[in-house]
Amino acid sequence: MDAATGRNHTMRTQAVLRRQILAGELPGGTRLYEVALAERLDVSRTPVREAMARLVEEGLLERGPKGGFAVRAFETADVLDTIELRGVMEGMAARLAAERGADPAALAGAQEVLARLDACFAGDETDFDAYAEANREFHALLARLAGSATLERELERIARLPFGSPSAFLPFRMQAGEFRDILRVGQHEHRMLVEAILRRQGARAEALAREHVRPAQENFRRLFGRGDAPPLSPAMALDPPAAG
Amino acid sequence: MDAATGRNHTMRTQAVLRRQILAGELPGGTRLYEVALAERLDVSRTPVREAMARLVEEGLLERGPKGGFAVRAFETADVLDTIELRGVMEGMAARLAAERGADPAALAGAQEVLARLDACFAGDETDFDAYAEANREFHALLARLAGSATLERELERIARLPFGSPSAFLPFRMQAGEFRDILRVGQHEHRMLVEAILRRQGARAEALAREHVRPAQENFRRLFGRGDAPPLSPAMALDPPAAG
DNA sequence: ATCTTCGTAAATGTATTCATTTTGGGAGGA
DNA sequence: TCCTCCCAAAATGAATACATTTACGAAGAT
Repeated sequence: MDAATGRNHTMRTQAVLRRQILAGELPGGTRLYEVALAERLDVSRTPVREAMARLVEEGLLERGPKGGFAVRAFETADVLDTIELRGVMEGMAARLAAERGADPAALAGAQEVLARLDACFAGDETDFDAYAEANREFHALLARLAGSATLERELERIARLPFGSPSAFLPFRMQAGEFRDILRVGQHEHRMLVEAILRRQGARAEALAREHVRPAQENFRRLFGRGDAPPLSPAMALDPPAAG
Repeated sequence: MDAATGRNHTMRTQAVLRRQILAGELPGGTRLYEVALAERLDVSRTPVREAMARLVEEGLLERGPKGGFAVRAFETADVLDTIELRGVMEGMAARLAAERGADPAALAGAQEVLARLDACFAGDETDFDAYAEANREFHALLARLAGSATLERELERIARLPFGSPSAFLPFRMQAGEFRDILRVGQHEHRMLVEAILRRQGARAEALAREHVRPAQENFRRLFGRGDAPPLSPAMALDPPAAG
């Protein structure tokens, strides 16, 4: 229980387990026993149970039919489909925003984030960290533009799944030069997306949002093998959720 | 704790609370206190906590920022968006099934369910109950046709939200004659959907699945006021989830 | 040899007690 | 009057003891 994350035993346990799951230290299918975990983390069973229940809410664990918890298996195909689903849902958000007319304040916020994203390319060096943060903000704003609490909530949920976050691949960097170009294209799509929403072009906005996730899928394939490789385990400890 | 549902205190508590939430007896925003509930249901705080945690997973409760649970508010707009979201996700499932080629066994199962749905119209009387059950099966199969565990899981989740189920409106019956006709149209859409998947027509399959949820939205508006009425409370006790 | 049965150990379910945090109101002062 | 501080009550967090269920293997019968 090293991590100082969280203010009580439950949250610390939750943080430790989340990190270990996302880092691949606990492979998919691993069953987690309350007593063993409680001893290992030096807390009682109660906060362990509580933490595991919350990790089920996050989608990282699942309950066994007769009690007990197990780490969810995230196979390559699952991850690719998660990214696809994010594209579909963000597409719905963009379409709704265009059709219903987006909240002016939220739109202004989106413009501001766009400017900040541009600033990341200003110098010779690309500021990847700033881009990751602003990118996250942009996608969160997109969810809000639709004015649908349900959609916003479900999108947040998807973003916590492994590689479900819009900025999930930014920590990898790849070849900096090529990567910078990829991000430039992405930023162009951001601008087109906001323009489409402003012009009330629902179908265009939806198509753009869907296409926008393709690089993420491609990056994933490049990093972790093509198609239907075995469950992934290597360093997935990235882009931790905002709160527990 | 009347209900004999479930085999232990946790599941019974969960069932009781779920029923009361869906029935509108606990309006959105109502805070649920562990001690009060434990006394009312004559169990200890432990199973109450556990049951509430599981209801958060189902999406019926939410956690307060500083602990505690509250009933989620389901406004008219939220419900309409939930139905829309189901359409979008089923659209993705149909498209994937068409693009990737659906599992033959699952397709055969779908054909069998289609036949059973037809049978509900055989006599002069429409068998609404049988239709509701078969309809649920059909939509579950649709989720499986896509061959995506992630999508299947998220669709299941949507189906447990209030009015998120494909058969959510069948218990209402409305005017039997008109309703029969609506169902006939729906059944025609089912057939077209399967045909589109068989012919690998992804875009058509997606469009059909999306359109297929419109009657549900319309029914909801007719039953609970148009547009942006206040939170709904009247009898939403219908279509209980399969398991706890 | 294999299948059933039964017992034991392990794991989860529940209750109870104690600890900590949060909340709300009232006393006191500016 | 209003603001602040502080205390008490209430609510959640955590630990522990006990109960029940499940899993697994060994012993015995067929």
